[in-house]
Amino acid sequence: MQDAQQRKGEDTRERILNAAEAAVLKKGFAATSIDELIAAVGLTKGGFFYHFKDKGELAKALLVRYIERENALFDELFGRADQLNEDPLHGFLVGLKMLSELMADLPNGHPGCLVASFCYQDRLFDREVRELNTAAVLGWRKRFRERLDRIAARYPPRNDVDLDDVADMLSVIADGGIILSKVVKDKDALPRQVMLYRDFVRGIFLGA
Amino acid sequence: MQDAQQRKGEDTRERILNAAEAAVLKKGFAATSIDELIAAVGLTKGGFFYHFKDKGELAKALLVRYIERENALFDELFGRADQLNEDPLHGFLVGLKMLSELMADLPNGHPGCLVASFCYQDRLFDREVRELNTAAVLGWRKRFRERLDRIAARYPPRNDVDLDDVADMLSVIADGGIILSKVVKDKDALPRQVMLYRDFVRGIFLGA
DNA sequence: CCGTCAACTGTATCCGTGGTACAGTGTTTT
DNA sequence: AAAACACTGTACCACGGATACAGTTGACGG
Repeated sequence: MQDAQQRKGEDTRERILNAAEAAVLKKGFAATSIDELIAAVGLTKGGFFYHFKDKGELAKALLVRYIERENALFDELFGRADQLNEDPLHGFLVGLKMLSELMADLPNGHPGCLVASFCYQDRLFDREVRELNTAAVLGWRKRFRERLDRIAARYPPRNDVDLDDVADMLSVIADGGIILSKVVKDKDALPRQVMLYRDFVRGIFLGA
Repeated sequence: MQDAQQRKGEDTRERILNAAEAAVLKKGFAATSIDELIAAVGLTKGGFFYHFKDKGELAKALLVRYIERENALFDELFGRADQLNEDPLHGFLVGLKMLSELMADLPNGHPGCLVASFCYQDRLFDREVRELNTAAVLGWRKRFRERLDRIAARYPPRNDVDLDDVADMLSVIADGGIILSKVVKDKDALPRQVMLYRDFVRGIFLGA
């Protein structure tokens, strides 16, 4: 196989995706022109369409890559927190602290969530993209619900809370916190909201 | 003055704004064409530009109207909750319950938040529109912070929480909850998140 | 009943750009 | 040398934003 060529192709594709993701999060998908992307990457229109058969394919590729990265991040981060801590509750709390710190360390604040961006423009996309979006959020629910179940087995929670809702709340805080941070131009607002969520979770299981 | 004519003009303007708001929340601002708006309202292009000198003015009018309505809603809702309850904490908790129920009663779920939509497309707009957006969120912070201060005067809160953050959290939960509801296609997810926020607030002041 | 003003319609027109198609080219690998 | 990949270059169209402006309708005020 043509290693060097393929690597170059993959690299170009990645650079298109990088430019596209940044532009989409600032202006939305419809307002992101192919012209500006190829100008940023140094490519011709034909080159773009060699990688993506149309703009819809670009949208799909953007979202797939974004979701994979988020999942990898959660795997890595909460996996590390688990290793540091045997207790599931404290492992989760440590993970949330790390998540908050990770967000605080972004020099220009969080760039934005593609799931949220696509949600507010979902009529631009086909069924497949919308289903990808739905599946991603349901995946996060499942992921964190499993953690919460493990915690609940050891720390009986207040019986009036639905753990699916608590699991969803992390996505809610993240998406809402990103919007808050962007709109009020305070990059630390997001990590502080994550810490509030952490307080809430602690309160549910420790009754504090 | 020509009452009937002016009323007709205002009515047309409102209908343009209604059509535009619905379209913007589904497809984004850039993808919302003037052609589709005038088709929906039954107008010609000349008629549109009679009301708005360009598309930017439409954006501004949309956001101004949206923010005014939200503020009016909060005034009405929490004002009513205050009248029913002398205690500031219970007044707030009743207001949050009412907010949750109001959202649950929307037959097709929440249509979306323009502030969030504009946030994810803010490079399309001029400084004025972006500042309107920022001011709106800061206004909500101030509004709820004042309530929280009144509550804190009677119920000493846990000393490790910042009340600005708790005030912001309502916007966060609302925006994040709307996205959650839309993406997972469960209109009740949003009101349930609002109830979780209510639990959190209760816990802060009552230590439950 | 006349004049005026608001609220349009209708028509024409310009320009930029998103999106598509496809033939050809250079470079690398086998 | 041929095949495969990663493009370039060019040509093209439809659509949408924006402008301009003359004409029309209907309500109102004097």
